[in-house]
Amino acid sequence: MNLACSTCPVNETAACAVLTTEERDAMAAAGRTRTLKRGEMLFAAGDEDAACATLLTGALKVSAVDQDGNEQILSLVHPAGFIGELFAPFAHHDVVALTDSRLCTFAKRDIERAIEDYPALARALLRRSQADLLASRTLLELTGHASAEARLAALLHDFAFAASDSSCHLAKRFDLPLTRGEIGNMLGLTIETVSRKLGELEETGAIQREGKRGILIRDPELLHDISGR
Amino acid sequence: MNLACSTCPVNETAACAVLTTEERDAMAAAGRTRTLKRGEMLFAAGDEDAACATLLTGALKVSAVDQDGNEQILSLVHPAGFIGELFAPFAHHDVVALTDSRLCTFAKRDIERAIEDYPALARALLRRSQADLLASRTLLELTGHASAEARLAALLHDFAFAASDSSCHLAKRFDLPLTRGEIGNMLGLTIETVSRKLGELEETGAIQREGKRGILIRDPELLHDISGR
DNA sequence: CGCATACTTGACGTCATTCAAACCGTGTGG
DNA sequence: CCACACGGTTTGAATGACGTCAAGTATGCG
Repeated sequence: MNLACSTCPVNETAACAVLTTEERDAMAAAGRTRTLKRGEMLFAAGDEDAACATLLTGALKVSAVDQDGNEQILSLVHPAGFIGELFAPFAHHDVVALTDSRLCTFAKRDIERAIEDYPALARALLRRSQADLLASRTLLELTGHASAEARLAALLHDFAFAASDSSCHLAKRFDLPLTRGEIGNMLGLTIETVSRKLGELEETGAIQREGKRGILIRDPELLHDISGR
Repeated sequence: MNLACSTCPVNETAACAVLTTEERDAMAAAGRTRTLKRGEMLFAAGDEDAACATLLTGALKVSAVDQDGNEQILSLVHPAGFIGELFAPFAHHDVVALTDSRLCTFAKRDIERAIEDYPALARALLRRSQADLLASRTLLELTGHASAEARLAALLHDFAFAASDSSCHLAKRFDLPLTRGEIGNMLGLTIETVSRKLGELEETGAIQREGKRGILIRDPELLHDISGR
C-alpha cells in the first residue's frame, strides 16, 4: 500500500515534516504503511534487516529480554516517534505494539540514502535521537535511586502530562497505556509491588483508581512531591 | 588557545573526522581547547549557554543530582566522545571530569551552524547520538532487574572490554576509572554494597583486587556468567 | 457457562540499605 | 621522623523495602 502524506496524521510533527513536498513524495515511494495489532512485533532483537518507521497512531514499546525471560521496557514510542537503529547491523531490542498501531515503514538502506540526500532529514533525526537519549536518561535517573512509590508517582505524572493536550498542564483523568506487568517491567518492579503502591497512592489521596486502567489525579502537587523531582 | 587538528589525538575517530581539512580548519577557528582537572565541572544542569565539546584525553561523567543530593551517573564519556545537548535551551545534567582531561569546546550556536553547513557533521553526530542512546539503554537494562552482583560483574566486564585495545578481547588487568561511590551512583547501589560484592566476586574467583583501584580478571567466563548477559 | 487474563491481597523471605566502627594510604605540619 | 587528619574503603549487625509464593477476585471472551 502506498503512502499519502497529505492525509498523514503526523505530517506536521514527524521527522519527514522538514522535507519539501517533492522530497517527501520521493521518500513515500520507498515506504509502506503497516498496521500492527496490540502485542504484535515490528521487529525482534537480533533481526538483521529490521525496518525503520515513523509511528502514525497507537503506541509501541522498545524492550529487552534477558536470558531468564524477564522483559525490561526501555522506551515508549508515541505518534510521530521514529523507530530504528540507523547504523547498527542488527536490532538490539524488540519493538512491540502496546495498542493497535499504524506506522510508516522504510527499509534501513532507504533511510540511510535519504539521510545522505536530504541534510534536513539528518538534522531532524539527530534532534529526535537527542530527545530519545534524554528520555532514556530520565528513566535511568528514575530507576536508579528512587523508591518504588517515587518511581510510580513519576511515571503517573509523566503519563498525565502526555495525556494532556496542553503542554503546560496535567490531564486530570487518563487511562494507563500499560498493564501492571508492563509498568513493572519499565520501572524495575514486580506486578505485586506496582499494585500495592498504586493502592497506597490512592490511600494517601494522590490518585484514585477508576476501573482497571483508569486513573484520576486527585492531588497533582502531592503526586509530584512523592515522585521527588 | 587555538586548535591544531593535525596533532589532535582523536582526529581520526571524533565526529569532526568526517570533515575536509578546510572545513575542519574553519571549525577550529571557532573552537577552543580546554583542560579540566579531576573533579572539575564542564557545565552544570540548568546552564543556559553550556558549551559542546569533543573529549580528547581523559574521562568525563554525565550525572544528575536529585533533590536529596544523591548523584546518579548517567553516562561515561571516553576520548573522541561528544558532549552537549544540541537542541535543548539549557543543560539537563552535570558534566564533570573523572580524571584530568583535555577537550575541544565550541559554543552551541557554532555547532548548530556547523551542522547546517556541513551535512556530514550532522550525520556523524547522529551516529554518535544513536550510540549514546544504545549505551544509555544498556545501562537501563542493567539497573532495571539485575542483582547487585550481576550489575557489578557487567560493569567490570564493560570496563575490561573498554580497557583492551583489541576490540574482541578483554583486558586482563585494568584500573577502575571510578571510585566505589561513583560505581554505586552508576549502578544504583551504595558504597558498602559495591565493596561487599567486589569482595564476593573475589571469593568466587572471578576477579582479584589489586590495591584500591586495580582489578585482575581471573575468570572472564565466570564474570560474564554472573553478569547474566 | 467456563476458561483465560489481569489484578489484588496477604504472609513470609531475602537482599540491599542503613548505621556504626575500624582500616588503609597519603599528604601535612610539628 | 612521627603524629595526625582526611578521603576512600572495608566490615559487621540490624532494619526494612521489595520480591516471592500462594490464594483469591474481577473482567472479558469464546
